[in-house]
Amino acid sequence: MRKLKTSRQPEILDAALAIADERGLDALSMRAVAERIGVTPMALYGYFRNKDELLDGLVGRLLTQLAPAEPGGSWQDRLASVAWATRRVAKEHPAVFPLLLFRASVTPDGVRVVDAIYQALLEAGVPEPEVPRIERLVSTFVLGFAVSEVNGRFSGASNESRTRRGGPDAPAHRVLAEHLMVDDWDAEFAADLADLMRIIRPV
Amino acid sequence: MRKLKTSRQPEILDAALAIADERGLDALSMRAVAERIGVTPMALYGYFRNKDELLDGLVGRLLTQLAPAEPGGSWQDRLASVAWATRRVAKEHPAVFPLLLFRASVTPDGVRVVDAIYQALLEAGVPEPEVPRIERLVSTFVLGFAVSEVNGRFSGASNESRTRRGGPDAPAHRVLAEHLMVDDWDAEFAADLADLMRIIRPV
DNA sequence: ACCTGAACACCGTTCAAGT
DNA sequence: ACCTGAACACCGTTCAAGT
Repeated sequence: MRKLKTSRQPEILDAALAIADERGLDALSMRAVAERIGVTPMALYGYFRNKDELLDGLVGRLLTQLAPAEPGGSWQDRLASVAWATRRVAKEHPAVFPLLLFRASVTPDGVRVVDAIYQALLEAGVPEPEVPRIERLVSTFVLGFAVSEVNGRFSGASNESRTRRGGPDAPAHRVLAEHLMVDDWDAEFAADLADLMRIIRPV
Repeated sequence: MRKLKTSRQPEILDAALAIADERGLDALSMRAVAERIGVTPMALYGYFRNKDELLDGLVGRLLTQLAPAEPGGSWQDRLASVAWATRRVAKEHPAVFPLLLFRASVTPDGVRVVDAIYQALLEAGVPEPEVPRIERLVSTFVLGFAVSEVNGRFSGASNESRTRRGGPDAPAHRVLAEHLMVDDWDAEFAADLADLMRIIRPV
């Protein structure tokens, strides 16, 4: 359990994020990061105990960008703002973003985001015992949507193979054939958020 | 674009799934799979073009298990059955399951699952143009929940560090302190599904 | 039709040493 | 305080060859 240096941590994370953005997660090796900052791979181990901790640092970076900028506005505005910010970050860093789904966000930045959502839900009138669950419901959906969109789980299935999908054991696909094409994911995301708002505050 | 052999594909996928289940995704190497079925690594390339296609095969395996067994029951029952089956599969194969979020499910099994959900939503009275969106909303949440649960995104954040989280810039955490502990994820999932049902069929 | 051997260009990480 | 060199035990994959 050696003590880690912190001096060049930001520089290292910058380099790692750049590599992932430019060439994907598979290209993000300790050796590539080291080369980018002009150092031997082993030098990195003075700043991060191993590659996994470096990835945690990257997740921390993304969380910083999710933190709500303007604390003003209605609770609806603030929830929407976090949701759209999440989706924006996913598009900026598609390779690293999915890691958010795999690591508990107990960093100060992560807590700040969750706390902002808690506050919005409290203001919305969600009963206190329900607030943490609703927060998990909403953020699980938002993260899942952003990951799906950015990794082609949505688009891959909806373009060419869509027509062929109306096969023998897919009767509902045939019925819905004319509605299977999607070209406006912004609109879909907005409609989803509106639906979730109805869970938060029944009309 | 060579033609692939199929004879031993199931055997190979069995071995790969077993390795991932027992020792995690990082241990799932072509070399490990080969050794397990008593063959040279290169022999695998006669059955799968590369490791990525082998992983696709693994995703196909999981999709098979999601296909709804009993087509009977109300639409509510059938939706719930797919949701709980998804969560069960996640727990059986925690290492491989997250791959479902990254690959479009255009295989016959994947289409079958989606079609079953389409049918349920149509019966529920969801307007045809809305059905594909609601399907994506629900399955994104269900997949996201299962991945989060199985990878510790939920539990890690909710146990020890919870108390400390009520720091200076986390006022809502302090207010909600007594509700931050969760020990029954089945109950949480059930409550989430009930809320989603209210989106599908407004009461 | 199915499999192997040797090789290439990579990985993460440990250890001991160097300034 | 910070970095390097050499080494270890791995990867995925190509190519040519073997039965």
